[in-house]
Amino acid sequence: MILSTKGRYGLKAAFELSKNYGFGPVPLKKVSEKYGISESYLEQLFAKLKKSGYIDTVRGPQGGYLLAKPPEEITVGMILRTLEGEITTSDCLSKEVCSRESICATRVIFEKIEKSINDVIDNITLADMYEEQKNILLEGKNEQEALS
Amino acid sequence: MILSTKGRYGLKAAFELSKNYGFGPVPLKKVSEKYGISESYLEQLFAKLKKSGYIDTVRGPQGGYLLAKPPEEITVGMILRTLEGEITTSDCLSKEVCSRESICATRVIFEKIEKSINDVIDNITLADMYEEQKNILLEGKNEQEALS
DNA sequence: GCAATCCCTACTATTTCAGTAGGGTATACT
DNA sequence: AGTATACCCTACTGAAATAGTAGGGATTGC
Repeated sequence: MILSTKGRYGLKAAFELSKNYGFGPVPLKKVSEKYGISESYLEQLFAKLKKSGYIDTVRGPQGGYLLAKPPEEITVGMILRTLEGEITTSDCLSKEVCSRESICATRVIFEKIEKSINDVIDNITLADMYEEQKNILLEGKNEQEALS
Repeated sequence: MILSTKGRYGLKAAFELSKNYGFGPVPLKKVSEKYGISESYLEQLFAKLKKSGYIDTVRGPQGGYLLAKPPEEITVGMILRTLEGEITTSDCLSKEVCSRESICATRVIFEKIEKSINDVIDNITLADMYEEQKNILLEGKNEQEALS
């Protein structure tokens, strides 16, 4: 599996916050219950996202988590990299350990794989996800459930 | 890291065999020394590739490993999947555990990531890698080293 | 003041990774 | 027939990552 639960849960949770963007903070409990994710585990994921500046928090009653920027400015890549680390395929791409880099045919393959992933995740924002979900649901004629 | 040493070593090793395609078997020791990979570890990777039908073996002196098919017929995806397992991003894509599949926005993202990876690895053969390496080296005017 | 909420650190069981170890079997060559 | 070369196979292992759990502490709205 390319992505661990960190990235998968984290993206779902971030998307949840983006749906509530402009309507105040969402408490952790609500998100964890909705997606069936352990509260404490999700808390750790949110802590990382906060540290990276993608979400803010409000403490006390009526508090919770909220996006620190509009959904248009947060990409899937930002979320996944924060939680999963840099998306790499091989040491020799990031570090200078490959002594024969000019002739390494596998290196080219690894670069292509990395590039294809990064092209996807860096060009989809949370706002795009929302739009896409709306479209899917309009087709399915199930808008009620879709935007819940 | 998306790929473990299994996939990375395995692809390098398979490429090595492809360069020798038509010239008889290559002993394990030669490959492991050339790439600095543990002999016993590489042996286990070759065992999997053999089980999948991508390589053959010849025992005894002058024996070794060789591709079971022409390099044109072996894709990077075949090698990587054999060694790393299916390239997936999320449970809900392969199994039927996602109860709300029609409305899951993250599911769409995961599908796109998977597709982009599979598009790359399923459309590059070992023969393509060889061609690419030749081109790189012609540009670098270092053909001698390149095809070694 | 108290309940709801986030904050922070430490612990843990399980699995995967990246090998190591050590024997066994087939076969080309002499 | 013997021997060295090579593949074959299984089991073991230290280290790290995964996917949480546990439990207390600090804010703050009401």
